[in-house]
Formats: sequence, C-alpha cells, structure tokens
Amino acid sequence: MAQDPAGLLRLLWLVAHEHAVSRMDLARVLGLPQSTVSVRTQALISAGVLVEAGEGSSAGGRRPKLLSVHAGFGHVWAADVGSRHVRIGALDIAGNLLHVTERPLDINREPAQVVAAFADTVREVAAEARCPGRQLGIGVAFPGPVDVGAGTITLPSRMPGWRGFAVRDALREHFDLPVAVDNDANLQALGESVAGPPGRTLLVVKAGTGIGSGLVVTGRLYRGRAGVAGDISHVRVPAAGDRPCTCGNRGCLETVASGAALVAQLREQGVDVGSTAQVMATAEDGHPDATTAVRRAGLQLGEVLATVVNFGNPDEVLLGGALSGSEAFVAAVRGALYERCLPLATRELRIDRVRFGPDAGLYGAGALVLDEVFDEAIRSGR
Amino acid sequence: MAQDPAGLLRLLWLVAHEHAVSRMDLARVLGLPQSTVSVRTQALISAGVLVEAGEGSSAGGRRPKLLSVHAGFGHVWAADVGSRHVRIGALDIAGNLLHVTERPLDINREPAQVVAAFADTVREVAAEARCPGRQLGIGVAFPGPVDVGAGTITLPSRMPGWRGFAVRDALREHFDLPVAVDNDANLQALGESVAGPPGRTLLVVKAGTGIGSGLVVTGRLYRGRAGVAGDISHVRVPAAGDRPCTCGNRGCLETVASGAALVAQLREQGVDVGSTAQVMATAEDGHPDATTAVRRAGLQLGEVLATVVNFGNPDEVLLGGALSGSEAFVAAVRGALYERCLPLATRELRIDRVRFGPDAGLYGAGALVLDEVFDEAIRSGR
DNA sequence: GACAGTTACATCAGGCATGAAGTAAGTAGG
DNA sequence: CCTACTTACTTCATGCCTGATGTAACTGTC
Repeated sequence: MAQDPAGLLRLLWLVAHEHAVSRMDLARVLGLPQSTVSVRTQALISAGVLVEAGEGSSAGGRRPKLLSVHAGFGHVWAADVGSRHVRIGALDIAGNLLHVTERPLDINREPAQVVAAFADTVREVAAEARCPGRQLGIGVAFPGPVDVGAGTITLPSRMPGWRGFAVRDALREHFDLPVAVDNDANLQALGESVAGPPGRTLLVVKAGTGIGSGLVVTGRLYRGRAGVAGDISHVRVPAAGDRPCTCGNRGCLETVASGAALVAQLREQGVDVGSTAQVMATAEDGHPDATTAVRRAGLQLGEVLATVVNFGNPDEVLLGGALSGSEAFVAAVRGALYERCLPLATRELRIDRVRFGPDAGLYGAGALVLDEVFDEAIRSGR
Repeated sequence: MAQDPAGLLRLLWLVAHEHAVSRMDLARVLGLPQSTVSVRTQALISAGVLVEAGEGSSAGGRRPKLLSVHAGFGHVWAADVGSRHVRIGALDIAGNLLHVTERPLDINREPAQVVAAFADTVREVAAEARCPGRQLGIGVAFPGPVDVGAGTITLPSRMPGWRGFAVRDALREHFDLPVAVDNDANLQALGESVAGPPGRTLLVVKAGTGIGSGLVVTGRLYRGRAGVAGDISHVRVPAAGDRPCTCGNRGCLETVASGAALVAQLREQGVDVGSTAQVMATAEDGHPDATTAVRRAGLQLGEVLATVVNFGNPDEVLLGGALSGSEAFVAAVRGALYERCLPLATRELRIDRVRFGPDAGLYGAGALVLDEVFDEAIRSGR
C-alpha cells in the first residue's frame, strides 16, 4: 500500500473545513507524527494543491503558518447513477460540493449508449456550471456491485444487460481524464469516512429503491472477496414470509423493506404510488398507510442490522438513500438496533442519517477520483 | 504496524510443513518479493530460529538452499480455558503442537486464585512433558471478551467475578515470560489464519457451551471497537420465540443453538444429559432426540451466519467448539448457508470444521505469543 | 567444454514513515 | 532586555519494504 488510504484527501478536507489549520493541528487530528504531516504538507504545497496563507495567532509560542486549499487548482465531476436519474455534481479539491443537478438517465438501454448519453449530460452540465480551474477527473457511483479492479459491472440486478460491461474503459473513451467507478453504497461509505475522524469502522446502508450497504473497516473500504460485501438485502426476515424475491429465494429483507417493496405494498392497499419518491412524499404528507409502511421497513432493516452490528461492532451506522429522508424510518432503525443489540455494541454507536443526504454518493465518488488525482499530482510534481 | 501480522510465524509454518523449503518457494507462497523474503529469512537465521540444511535438487539452475526450523530454539505454552477444564499444550516455534493435556480448572473462584492454580498446573505439565529448548512464552485463550490492549477480561458472561480483571499482569507474576491473552474464538481464527494462505478473510464460529466467533479480515484479526466483534450469540432467531437469555433480551440464538441450550432442551425431553460433552456423546450414540437437537442447532446457527456471510463475504467459515465435532451439525450449517446466501457469496466459500479441532485455540494462543517472541528475538539479535 | 538458458539467492538504492533532535519564533516575567 | 518556557515547524538518521540489478550455481546442448 502506497500510504494511508484517502490520507491526502482527509488532510485537505480538514484544512478546508478549518478543523485543522496548521501542521500541528493536522498532526493532532490525524494522529500522525508532526514529521509525517510536515512532509506531506510540503508535497501538497509544491504540487500546488495547498498554499500557505499568512500566520495564525500565537498562544505563547511561534505562530503557526496557516494552510489553505488552493481551490483554483481544479475540480472533479462526480455522478451517482440511479434507476431513472443521474445526480451530477462538481467537487473542488477539498471535497466540497460546488454544484449539483439531477438529470434523467435511462439505464435500461444498451450500456454503450447509456454511457454516451451520460457523457453528453456531464459535458452540458459542465458547460453551464463553469467551475473554477481545470477538470481533474470523474468518479461515478453505480447502483450495483462493481469490480473496481477491472472497472466492470459485476451483478447488475438493477441494470439488466450490464453484466460484465467495462464501464470504466467506456467512460475513459469519452473523457480524457482519470475515471473511477464503484458501487454507490460503497462510495457513500467512503465519503462519510473521509469527512469523519480517521481509522473508524462504519457501515452505510443505502435504502432506496433497493437496499445496499458499504463498509469501511478501520478506515479502509472493505469490498469483500467477490466485491459483494455488504449485501444485506437478501437476508431472510420472518415478516417477509414466503414472498418471492428477484434473487430466486423467498422471504428476503428486500421484499419488505426496500422502496420497491413499499410501492408494491401500498398499491395492494389501494394507495396510488408509482415510485419510491412518491412513497416518501405520501408518507411526508401524513398518509397513515404510507407512514406505517415506512416505519415497518425501518424496523425490519433494524432487525437485520442488529446482527451485523453485534457481529461487526462498528463505530457508526449511517443511513442513506431515499428512505433515510424520513424521520420515522431513522427512528425505527434506531429503536430496533437499541432493542436488539448488546449494550456493549451500541454504547458508543452513532446511528444517524448520512451527513450529506442525497449527495452522499457524490462526495464518495469525488473522494475516489481525488485520491487518484493527488497521487498523480504528487508523483509528477517532483 | 511493524510488519505483516503473523508474517514471520507464517514463514516458519510454511518451512516446517514443507509447503516451502527454499527462499524462492516462500516468496511464491507468501506473494512477497524475493528480496523481502531473503532479508527476513536472514534475520531469522541470525536469530537462530531458522537454519540452512543442505541443498535441494536443481531443476536446471542453482540448487536451492534448504531451510528448516531449528526446533531446539524453544517452545511456548498455550492454554485454552473452558468452563470447567483447561486444555494445555506446548508448541514448537513452527507452531506445531508437541503435547496436549486437559486438566480440571474451576474458574468460578477468585480470579487471582484461579490464575495461581492455573500456573501450578502449567508448571506440573511442563515438568512432565520435558519439551525441547527453553520456554519462550505463554498464550492463553479465555471464553469471553478480552481487552487485548490492557490485558483484561471485559465482559465475563461465563466467568462471574472476572470483570476488568488484569489477567495478563496476574499471569506475568507467575511466569517470567512473555504472556499473551485473547478471546478463545479470536485465537481459533488466528490459528487457522496462520496455517492457511495469507491475506484471507475468515470467520471462525466456536459453538461449545456458548457461542463465540472470531474474525480475520484480509489477514488481520479484527476485534472491533469494543473488542466484542464477532458476537452472534444474541441475535434474535424466530425459532427461539420468547425464551429469556442471560443477556436480558429474549429469543437469542444462544437460547437454542448453544451447548447449554441443548442440555436444557434435552432434559426437558427427559434425556439425561449434564454437559455439552454428554449431549455430543449421546448424539454420537444415535439417540434420535439428541441428533435432532444438534442438527436443529446447526440450522439455527446457519441461518444467522447467512446474514453475516452475505454481509462480510468471507473466504472461509470454520466451525469449532464441541458441537463442530458432529457431522450432522456441520452439515446443517452448510445446508442453511447454501440455501440462504447469495450464490456469489457462497460460490468459492469454504465451509468446514476448524483444521485443528479441539486444539484450534491452542494453535492460536501459541501463534499470538510466538509473534511477540520472534519480534523480540529479531530485535535483540542484531 | 563453451555457451545459452535457468534457477536461486544477495545486494543495493530508493521510497516512505517516523522518532529524535534541531531550529525558528513567539510569550511572560523579572 | 534577558531568561525561561512554549509552540510550530524542519531536518536528519533510521528502519522497513521492494524493484532492479548483480552474482552464484547448475543443466543441457551443440
């Protein structure tokens, strides 16, 4: 391993958000020796990513040299591909989101065509947005397992026809830039991890139309043997009875707690909803059936997560995706976890929605490319 | 981190078991560059742990210098503390078990007294066994969560009165040697990990009187935030209904799938069993109630493990503890896993009993100390 | 028996992280 | 203004791992 994963990125993030403003601060916050921080900082300064901007005030000793991020260095594009839409954003090199939009994108077509349409969309958005500096890279989150090494889609349950498709190469043909791809839940986890304290173990559950999850173990994104780690959607839950699931089994969590399942359930009950978003809107409007359904989904998810939390003993459980927009959903998950977990496991466990809400995937996708970009910048700038 | 965890140990293991006999072999098997292996090997040779013993046969080039472990260098003692007994063994520096016995040990007394009694027992066994070389250290596995950093017992559900007890220090007062302590399931996992290929992710479940599990993620023992990672015994399973559990909750896996639960169940049915061992013996004798009960325990465990396997995507699931002695139990776990997991997760998953059966904990405890011992030996021998 | 080809191992230089020591630049108190 | 103490940052020597290169030793062939 070259160095700490997301190390430089985290450093920049801390500087940009004024959690750390001097080299000493960074050493303290990162838990690294001052010498190491000094060297890395110097490298980033000569790469033109960081700049020294004046001096801070003294507290009885030498004044710290204030660091700040050179935002003009450039920006990256990040995209979170959903079932029908794609969310596109630009992030500066500190990982700040500069700009977001959502555009329609139909992924149920020939992958190459979808990629081409996507590329056009990104270029349109980029032309409108006029972000500072040059484009440094592009990161894309997909709603399904991705083989990150090969840059291909592994098991596209929500993307028929994409099995084994070499997305990364396809994207590279449209953009002459570093391209990084990964699963959406993984990237949400990565984004949260970079923004939080280092070395933690956290679990991000993306509950949208489907259910996915991403896992960061002691500061490192864990993808598992087959790249499908974090799958909890096909765990059997008693409440799901014998409902058939797309995976071929019966009684899976996904058949009761996913957005798709809620749509189906509510339609059975005569509530006219066509999408996960509509379910959430209906629940927000106070429709009792919808609210109850969302709450029940949270309880089911919480039951399953209890196993995982007892087992994996993470520092944080973070909820993302459309369902996490509902306070009732979050509360239900919390309740189930506190009820079913060992006190020792939940004692200092943080259970919350993802810090960046619907943009969580973008932050992660940005982080993934930025990491590559900095590695490259430092390697060449020497 | 100083270097690869259990790196030297694994190297010695490979040499001792003739999976690798030359430096080249080691490089291949360990996936390390030859230069690195060369350096480490040299260090171990000058520390007196490895020796060169003649040359191998050529296959068209220079003959390899054959390596072998200098068994006379010494040995360590390892112990696996159970509810009523302690299993004690000696391991040579290659991690081979030289000697095993089981002695009674009542842990339901004052911790300091138990440690004293234990120390006496170890000395007795050591006097009888007369192992080659000098004693290099002692490793002990405890049946409950251990704070490895502090060397204390965390949550002694099976060891009343031990909460927070500083076992490691207590042991060090009796033995003037390096002492290492950890949870028993963790150590079984460590032992299996060292003996297997490097960098794997594996889960060891110890199903004995209680249920515990140990987790090795990409070659590293993962202990979790509170040091209680791997707890699956208090997951709610439907079949457990409302049975109260020692944890204060209801319907836990432990109330139906642990050895203690089987004893209780069978007694209700009028079968006269007093311990987990007797349950297993009764089942082995073909008693239908006992066999059914063991099999059912396996199914319940398998259901829970399915969640964990889907989620964590390990390379291996290994079963230890008394229940794993039953073929029916292992088969039941396998069946449940294959039925409930995603094909992608079980496709290359190995499900088996622990390689070392009842000695698994000893191998791990040995590995834990040996790692310290070698680090020390190399640091000083330079 | 010289030469090519192979295999095994050693050595070295470079990269990276880091503990320790050194330097720089302030405050506070007499 | 001089001394003592703080704080901030640099520099250096060291240790570890590793890719590249060099050396040793053997087989087989013409």
